[in-house]
Amino acid sequence: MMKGARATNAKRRPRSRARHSDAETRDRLLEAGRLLFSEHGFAKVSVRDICREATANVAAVSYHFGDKLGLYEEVMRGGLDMLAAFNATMLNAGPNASAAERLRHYIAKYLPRLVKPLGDDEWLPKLMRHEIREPTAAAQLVFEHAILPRMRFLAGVMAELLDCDEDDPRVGRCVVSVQAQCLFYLPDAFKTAIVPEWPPQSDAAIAAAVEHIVEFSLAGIRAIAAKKT
Amino acid sequence: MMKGARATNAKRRPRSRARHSDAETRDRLLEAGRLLFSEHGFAKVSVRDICREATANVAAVSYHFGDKLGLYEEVMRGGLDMLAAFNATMLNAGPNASAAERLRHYIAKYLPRLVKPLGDDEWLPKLMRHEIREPTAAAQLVFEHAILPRMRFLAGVMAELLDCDEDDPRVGRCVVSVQAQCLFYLPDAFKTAIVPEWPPQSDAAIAAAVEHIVEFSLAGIRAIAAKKT
DNA sequence: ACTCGTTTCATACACTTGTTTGACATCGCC
DNA sequence: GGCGATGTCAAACAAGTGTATGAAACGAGT
Repeated sequence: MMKGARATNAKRRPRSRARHSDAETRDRLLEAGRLLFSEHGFAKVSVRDICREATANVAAVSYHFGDKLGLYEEVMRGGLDMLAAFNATMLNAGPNASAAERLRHYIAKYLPRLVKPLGDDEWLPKLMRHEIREPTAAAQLVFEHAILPRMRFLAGVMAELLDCDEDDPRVGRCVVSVQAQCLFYLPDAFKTAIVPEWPPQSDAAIAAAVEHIVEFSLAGIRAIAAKKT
Repeated sequence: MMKGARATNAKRRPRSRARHSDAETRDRLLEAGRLLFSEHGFAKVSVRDICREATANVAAVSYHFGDKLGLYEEVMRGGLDMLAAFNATMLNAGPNASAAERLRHYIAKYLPRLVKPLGDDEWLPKLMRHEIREPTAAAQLVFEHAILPRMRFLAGVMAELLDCDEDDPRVGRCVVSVQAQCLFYLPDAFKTAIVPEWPPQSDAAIAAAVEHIVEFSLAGIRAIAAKKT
């Protein structure tokens, strides 16, 4: 009767540490959740799958996290700071970079990240992609930590290139134009089912795509800037 | 014992027509399938949902179509020719239209179609959007009848604007750049969960988006054409 | 040693899923 | 009228889902 209260109870681990030689059940569940949720998404993973992977009892999820969604949110929360590191390298082109250079740097870092298959340890990006395709309650976290910083970064670049304020409507549309071109290269069940060689995998093809998007977009932005409206 | 054979049996309706005053069960199932599949997608609709909507027995789907997927494919097949009509108006800008005019016409027709909510009778486009998000075996049909003609059309436009052959690698990349910008305006569970006002709904905003994509893309294409590679 | 709070366990609950079964109804046709 | 093919029906099946239960095991504190 005190089990379900575990999730809502504030103080829960005051003592009794390291009784097992291996990791505690709670940690094993989190690790199994990271692995399976990132691989198949929230809906397609059952509580029993997770408990089997974690060699834990089916009731363990309910006991330690309240319910399946509680475990999922805990998994997602546990890795949001990893995003800051990557965003930092992608959004920082160096101290004296011009707006055009910052845009090129962004695309050159972002596109390979989208195209190249993710490693087994990169569970957080995998999880985010599932979240984008079928959002759960955790979608807000993904947006705030991953999407919003990039949008702000691009908005700054665009405002400089357009020589206008950041809330000029043209800024948002240019951000969309660049972001949309990049995201089209994200592997996608439909596209790869139809065109198996999508997205291009070779480094040469990826580099060509980067170069294309940069040239295409810079020219587009200049044209929009010239329109003045 | 002859029931399941219904799906694989070639000749199935040689006689016994119009015994009911209302539509036959088979047709009611197809209509319910159109309605529910287009609204919620294949996976999220149960056989019982369909049979309740069609006021038919749960066994009716198995009897008439073999299984749930058989009904789904029959539903999809029954409307693929509707696509030809819309593609015709979207891909035909008039006899003497220049390449730039054809591109503008395409975007101006396509984007509102993506943004504006679909009517209750437009079940086929709804169904296609579900198919794109989580493809089933019918994805190939969607691609051939809906996507491929548009890609070919855009490739022709690009080849003319770039003044090159259609299998020039720049053609494909420009097609992607234009198509990606348009598709970003497709309503999306994640985007609307995060930015409720996405995509823009007012006619003015849509017109501005169309204008933006046209200007942005034409300038981009010109820049790519100038690069010669 | 004996509690007592914490954790694990096998098991059960209540529900949904797609599909099948065998009895029953209905019709055209000889 | 009776035959046989064609549909329809309530009910059941087998497998899955998330979650709850109550009894055990366990380790630390007194």
